[in-house]
Amino acid sequence: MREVLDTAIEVMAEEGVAALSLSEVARRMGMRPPSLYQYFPSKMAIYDALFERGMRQMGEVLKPHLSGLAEDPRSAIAAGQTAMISWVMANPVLAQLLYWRPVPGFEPSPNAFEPAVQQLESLRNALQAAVDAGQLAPDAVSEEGVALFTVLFSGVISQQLSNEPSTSADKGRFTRLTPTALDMFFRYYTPTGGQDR
Amino acid sequence: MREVLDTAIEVMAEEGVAALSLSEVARRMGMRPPSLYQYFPSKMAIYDALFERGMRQMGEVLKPHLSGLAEDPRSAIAAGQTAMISWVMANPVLAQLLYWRPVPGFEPSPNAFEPAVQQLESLRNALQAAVDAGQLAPDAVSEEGVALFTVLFSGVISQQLSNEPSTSADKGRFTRLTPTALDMFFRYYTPTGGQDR
DNA sequence: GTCTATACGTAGATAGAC
DNA sequence: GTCTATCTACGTATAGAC
Repeated sequence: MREVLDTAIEVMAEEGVAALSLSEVARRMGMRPPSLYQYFPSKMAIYDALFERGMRQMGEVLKPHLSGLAEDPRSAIAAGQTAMISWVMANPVLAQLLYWRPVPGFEPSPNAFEPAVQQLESLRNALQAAVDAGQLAPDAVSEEGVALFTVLFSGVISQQLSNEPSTSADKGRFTRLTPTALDMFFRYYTPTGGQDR
Repeated sequence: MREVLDTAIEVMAEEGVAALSLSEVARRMGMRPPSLYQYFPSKMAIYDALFERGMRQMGEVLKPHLSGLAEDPRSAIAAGQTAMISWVMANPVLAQLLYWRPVPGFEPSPNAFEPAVQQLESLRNALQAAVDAGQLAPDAVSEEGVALFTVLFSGVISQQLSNEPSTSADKGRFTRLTPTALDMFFRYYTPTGGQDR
């Protein structure tokens, strides 16, 4: 199953995300197309497995930075976002699957989508930690604040993927704006000067 | 040609942007597929024409708001962005073509892309007007400032299109953030308190 | 677990008649 | 300008043998 998914990513990288073909995957694996049905019941199931893999990998990338939340939330958030953006540019195919809707008829199953829900929860926690540390105003964890945060990073990713898909995160015209975007967010939700205690 | 493009949009709306089929278009027009080749030399040419149409429509949407730049640039920019976002949600299919890369192998021709260049120029002019009016710091028209602005709005659009594709602009969870996003941008580039004269 | 054979459907594009 | 006929190619998926 691993090899099928790896090969599928390879094919998508060359032909386009929506142009994945099971026959081509089988060809590259030295098999016949019907054999793939031993591992996945349909093409959509492969997309779904790829979606889930992408989400899980993003989760893994984020995880090591969560521990830093206790000490300096803002730095931890920055580090986490930077790491995620790096992953995106190293895995543009999976990123397209996660951030866009490139495949007609494909919608991730609830199962594949679950890690995404957890990540949103992590984000909320992270922002809350920053609020508690006095680095952000309480509004930052409102529905609006969280949505605004996701807008910023989905914007960076979308612009980079559509305008310069084949760059590394540190060189991309848009991915390099990650720290600036973060700065903008933190300034917008600057805590009011009022005393905490 | 108009009818071909209209029908193509219809098909894409139902089957997905990447699943456009000339046969289906011909079928709906009561024609045979070869007849379409009288109007467009290939499928990619149709995508290209659609891309150009989308870009031009966006330009038209923006145009009436450019005149307001002389008086109150910030309001004009806000009105223009709001109008564009409305257009996007009313034309999600074309928007996907403009903002994402959903079609394997399709890249807009320089000709189709030209209106996009003009729009970036308009944006630059608009931001410059706001700087001149003392509503924005000069940095806002730097490469970084302009890119950051596009990131904000491509983020709103991407999040909305992938999470709630079938909503109107005034109801979308993300499109409703348009004014807030603008506010964030303007605050980030607040002119320094120094005297102008 | 992999295969052959096959059903079944689709597509984009061209040649050449009318 | 539209058609028929055709080329050429590809795809997903299933049945059933080994």
